[in-house]
Amino acid sequence: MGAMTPIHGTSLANEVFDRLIEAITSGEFQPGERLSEAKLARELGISRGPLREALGRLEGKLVTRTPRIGVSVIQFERGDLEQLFFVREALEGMAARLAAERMSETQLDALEDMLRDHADRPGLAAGEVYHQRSMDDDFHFAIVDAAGSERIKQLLLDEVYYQLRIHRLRSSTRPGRARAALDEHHDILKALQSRDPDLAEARMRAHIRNARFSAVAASAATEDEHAPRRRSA
Amino acid sequence: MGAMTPIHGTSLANEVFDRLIEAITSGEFQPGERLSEAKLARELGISRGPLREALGRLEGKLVTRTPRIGVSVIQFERGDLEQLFFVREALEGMAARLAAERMSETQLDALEDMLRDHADRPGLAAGEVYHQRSMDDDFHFAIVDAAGSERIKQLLLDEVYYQLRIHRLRSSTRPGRARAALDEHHDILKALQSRDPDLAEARMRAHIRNARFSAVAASAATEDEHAPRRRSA
DNA sequence: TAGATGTAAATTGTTGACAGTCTTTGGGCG
DNA sequence: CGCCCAAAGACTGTCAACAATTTACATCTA
Repeated sequence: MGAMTPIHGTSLANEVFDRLIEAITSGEFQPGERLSEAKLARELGISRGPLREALGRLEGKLVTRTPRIGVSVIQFERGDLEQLFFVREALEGMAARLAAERMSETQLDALEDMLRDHADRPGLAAGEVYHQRSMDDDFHFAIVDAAGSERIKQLLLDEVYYQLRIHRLRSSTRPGRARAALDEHHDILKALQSRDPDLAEARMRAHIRNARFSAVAASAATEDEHAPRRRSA
Repeated sequence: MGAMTPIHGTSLANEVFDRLIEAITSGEFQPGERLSEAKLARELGISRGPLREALGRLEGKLVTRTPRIGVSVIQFERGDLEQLFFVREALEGMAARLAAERMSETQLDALEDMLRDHADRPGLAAGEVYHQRSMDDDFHFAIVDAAGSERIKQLLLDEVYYQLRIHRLRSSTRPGRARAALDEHHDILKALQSRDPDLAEARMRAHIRNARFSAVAASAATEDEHAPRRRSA
């Protein structure tokens, strides 16, 4: 898996695979919702064979499969979000380390331009977190990509980012976080520019730890909001 | 272990899935060997449907799928082994960190007993690396398990250990490595016993780095030894 | 009325068959 | 003698149908 063009192996299964990812991560299907194979196949206009294959490939990542019951959109338990960030911290930390060693000057310049662009963007103070999200994603993905490890990149995409996107749909980011994140991004960039693997990894991990604290807090807040068993207020 | 009994949902696809993993990681199928769906299905006595689903779930992990060609056992390129160890270092390092914080005293004692048992085992000097392998695996798995993160455990199993097992089939460990590994295991145990997350992670990562050096060297050696052409007659 | 029970609809797991594409083998030609 | 081309064979991708199991509902009983 090198530099060859990943031609669209437009098999019907691949197409519906991508489409299901988009549908689930965009919130079209609610977490925990059961997906009927027959109905889905009918809606997509295909047979159950390719759909079944696509669902099998999504198993454990975005859907859960119970033997004689069926598939349902993945549902997060308490603590799952934290675990997700542990994996992210480990992998992206390693990616930052590798990037500090192997990143090209061109890539470093592009990253610097990106951050300058992000700083000029309005709405860092409070709202507009939607854009901030994609900005944050761009920054992180650029580093992961520059690390040059196809394996780490694919692992993060398949096992972390998709699920993270679902989480973000249900809990909004804290207002002050965007500004802090941008500062931390600058610190990471400086470490990369100085070609210091230890520092780059340490700062990336600290950054993701902070993101974890923020995300867990936000999740707990929305969790109380969504499941108000006790009549407070 | 977990609370509820995880009743084995013996679907045919699951069964053949496990069986394929065993067959590939045990060397029954050579890396790069093309697997004919029809022939495999006939040999296994099942239809192509479940087999296809199992193969799809193995895609990217143990087999590669080319759109109109078929599936073949995964084949490692130059540098793949190194990348595998990068992922392992990141994830097991995090696991050691979590284990240092969350491991129970009972688990620590069990780990100590295991190491004492390993030291008493003969054949650490040169041969008997087969047993050493499983010993090494036991130690690492015990820590990963004690970390309490199901996600990290599953990721290591699915994405790292299986492929690592294939690699070990083709290149033998260096003779002196077993002894050094045992010493490093002891260092890791001490860090865990002192409940020092930073130290535990650092030592685990150093240990895996050393294993990477050894493995890459051994792989390069056997690569020269084997035919440079990847032709399977 | 509440609970248990048996039947029917719906859904998943599995199978065999069909169409399109790639590989291979054999023959013809330069 | 080597190269190119064509037809046959084999294989993957896809589909519709069958069997076994689960779920829901209606009925019966205490």
